[in-house]
Amino acid sequence: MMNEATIYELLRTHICERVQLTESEWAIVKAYYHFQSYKKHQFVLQEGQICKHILFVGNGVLRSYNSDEKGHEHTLQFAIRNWLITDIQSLVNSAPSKIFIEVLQDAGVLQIDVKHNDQMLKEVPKMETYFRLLSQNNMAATQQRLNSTITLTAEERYREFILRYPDIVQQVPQHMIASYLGLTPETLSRVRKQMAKK
Amino acid sequence: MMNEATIYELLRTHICERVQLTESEWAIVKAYYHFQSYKKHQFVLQEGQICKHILFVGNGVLRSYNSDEKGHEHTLQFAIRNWLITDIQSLVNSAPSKIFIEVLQDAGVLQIDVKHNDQMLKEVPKMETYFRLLSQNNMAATQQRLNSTITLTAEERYREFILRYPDIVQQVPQHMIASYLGLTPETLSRVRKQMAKK
DNA sequence: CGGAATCTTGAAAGTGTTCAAATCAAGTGG
DNA sequence: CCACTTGATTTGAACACTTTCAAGATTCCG
Repeated sequence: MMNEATIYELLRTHICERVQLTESEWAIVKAYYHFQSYKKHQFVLQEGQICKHILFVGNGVLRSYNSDEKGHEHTLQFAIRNWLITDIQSLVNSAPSKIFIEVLQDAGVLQIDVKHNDQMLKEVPKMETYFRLLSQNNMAATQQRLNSTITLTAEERYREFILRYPDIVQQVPQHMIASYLGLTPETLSRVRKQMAKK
Repeated sequence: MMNEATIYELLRTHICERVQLTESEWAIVKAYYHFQSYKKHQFVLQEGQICKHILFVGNGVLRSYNSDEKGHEHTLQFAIRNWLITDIQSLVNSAPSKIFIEVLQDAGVLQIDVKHNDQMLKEVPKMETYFRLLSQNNMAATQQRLNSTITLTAEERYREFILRYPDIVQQVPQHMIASYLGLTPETLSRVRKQMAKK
């Protein structure tokens, strides 16, 4: 388990890699985020609820997913150290969420409330740039993922996933990775068997 | 063909639906965008070039796509009236683009240069919010599309596309829609035949 | 009109899914 | 510490969907 001060330092680094904050700006920003710990199996957000927070993960593992009419889960994102997670659609539109955010491993996070976030953006406009950059990167990554999904075979996608997110592979169950890649657990199992033979 | 003044009005509306601009702010913003017309078959951006502009489409049709090692094209986006198009990855990182942006039908656009954009964001911070909102919406849409690609059959995806983008269906060749949906042209042709029978 | 691109159609092959069952792993309570 | 329960992974066989390759029909434009 990580201590609070260390997580604040992680956040600070994360922000300052993207925009330059003065000491006093950081002091303001810091005050808006508050520490929260979550236990495995807890839900940070459930379908139907209105998402109110943006989470910055210090330690632990979270994931977001939706559940289709057949009851199949589709993993949207995993979040480990230094990742943000939220339901941006629900957050910006104050609309009922269509997704779940679940804690896979006990986690320590810094979170900020939407209202506080709006307030913070006014006080520290650089944070607007920070969030815009994050959105844009996220967008680029999502497009990349879409492209892989369309272009590559199951095995190629899994290899790409391992290369890109080696830390996540260790920490989450295989069937969730399958659901991230758009495969059935059975298929991923066979793909791995296939790969092991080489 | 649309006249310039009308396109500026479209842009103004597009911005003001998202953030409130005063007259003087709009005057500043307006001055940064300049009108450009493109002919069918022109390339606004080619693979390897560094993307310098953000385009707001007044009329005509554009699309972005990438080309894989087998020479297959994958359509990332279509853009018609009131849409923005650019290569955000290349733009923000000043990196060589991996995509093409092609004009499918003679177009009139308003475009802004990256440097001017940075300048504009400083002068009119509300535009930072505007772009952040656009990024977030775009992200949500891309995630939705990813989800459909993973979850739905070819026919379901095509139906969804028709519902969501009825205007585009009319204006672009079928094989490009196939490449947007991640299908071969043959498959889309068969899907349509199948649907016609009902 | 003629050539090029686009769309359609067919048959065979490939890739991933489904359903069912077996195996394996981890955590719980006695 | 073992037996039991529950969840996760693996395996097999049949099936469904999409692609590939090849060829023919249609449409678009110069």
